[in-house]
Amino acid sequence: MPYPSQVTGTTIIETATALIERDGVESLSLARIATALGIRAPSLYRYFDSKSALLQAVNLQTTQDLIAALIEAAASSSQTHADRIMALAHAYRAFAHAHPRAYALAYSMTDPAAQPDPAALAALAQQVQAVVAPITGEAASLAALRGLWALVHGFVILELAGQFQRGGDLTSAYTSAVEAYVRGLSE
Amino acid sequence: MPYPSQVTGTTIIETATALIERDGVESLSLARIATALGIRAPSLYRYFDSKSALLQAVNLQTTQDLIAALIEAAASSSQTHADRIMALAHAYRAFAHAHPRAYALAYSMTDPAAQPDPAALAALAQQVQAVVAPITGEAASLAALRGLWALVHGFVILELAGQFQRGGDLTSAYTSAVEAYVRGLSE
DNA sequence: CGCATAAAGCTAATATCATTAGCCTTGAAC
DNA sequence: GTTCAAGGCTAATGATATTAGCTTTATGCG
Repeated sequence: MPYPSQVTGTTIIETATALIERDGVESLSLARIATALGIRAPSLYRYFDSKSALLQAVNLQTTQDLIAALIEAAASSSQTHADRIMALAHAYRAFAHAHPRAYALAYSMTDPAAQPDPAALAALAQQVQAVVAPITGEAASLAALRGLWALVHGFVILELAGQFQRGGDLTSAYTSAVEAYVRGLSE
Repeated sequence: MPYPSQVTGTTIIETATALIERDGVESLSLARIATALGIRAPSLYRYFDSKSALLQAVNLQTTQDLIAALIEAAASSSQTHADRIMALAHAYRAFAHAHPRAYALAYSMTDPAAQPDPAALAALAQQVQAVVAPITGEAASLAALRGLWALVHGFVILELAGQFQRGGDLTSAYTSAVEAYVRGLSE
């Protein structure tokens, strides 16, 4: 290794994620990331082909962290199937609350070039499908998974975007919504 | 009116929306909007204070169009409450499919300064709440509305973002999800 | 020990943006 | 006909992503 690097792909991703979480994506520039790392903007191109590629890597990392959180939640498995789904749903929401801007960035459509890797997404999906399948049977489980994901993601995104303006207990609204959906599924 | 204007706030919004729908927000610049209108970029500042303000106007228009579509769907009201909810849900999704990028832009968290007007959003919410209330009763209707909105929005956004990669009939998955949720609500 | 090398940083330059300042044109009102 | 303000314009600024090409330096080989 000639010339010891002051930086790695990983540290760049971490720094970028931290800046996104602190200041929002809008104000994220390569110059800012570089400054935070003690280098200059063009040096970042040694590690990523473009800003899009960097953001894609950030989103991939976010997805992997989310998967890890869900796997952990699934491990401390509760009794009934419904309980297990609820535990997953709350773990999902907790993750989004812990990393709101990173989460929103990864799952907003804006820049297709920055979307997280499809393979990682598939892994995420399978985590959940395994928990839904016992309720619906294998055949309907893909559709059931999609509905659950839609409900959970939609709630979390609308919540993070501040679209639930009219007060009320959002945690209990979330819980009831997931309960209602699961109840409706198992009928 | 000294000097007849070649352009109005409305034509700017329409042009911007069309460009967004055609090329995506990423490539939308004031210069491009201006060129499409036969004027130069700085002239746009006669009509909007900033690009953010213009995007906010675009998003407001999108929200109003969505509300109009939902009102129309509610007018051709079906028999049962569940049918009416389903009609609304399909109208919502059809709107998002007809204007995918505009819809995604209006309801992604990215730039808070560009979010549609809260008052318009409240009007949107009330449209739907009126249809949900008969099923849940007034007390639970706000939470029920939020769950339904989350489910519908989440499904549509994930779909538009291309996150449902594994094939299958998305329309029927959507229908089953809404059915399941409504079934679960009314219990 | 000295030297070549390639990696990892750098500076400088370009094109594109949003935005601002200030000028010019023109139609309407008196 | 003169005024005037709206609606357009050009020119300039500062930020941005990106590219080209230079400089530095640890390492490995002689």
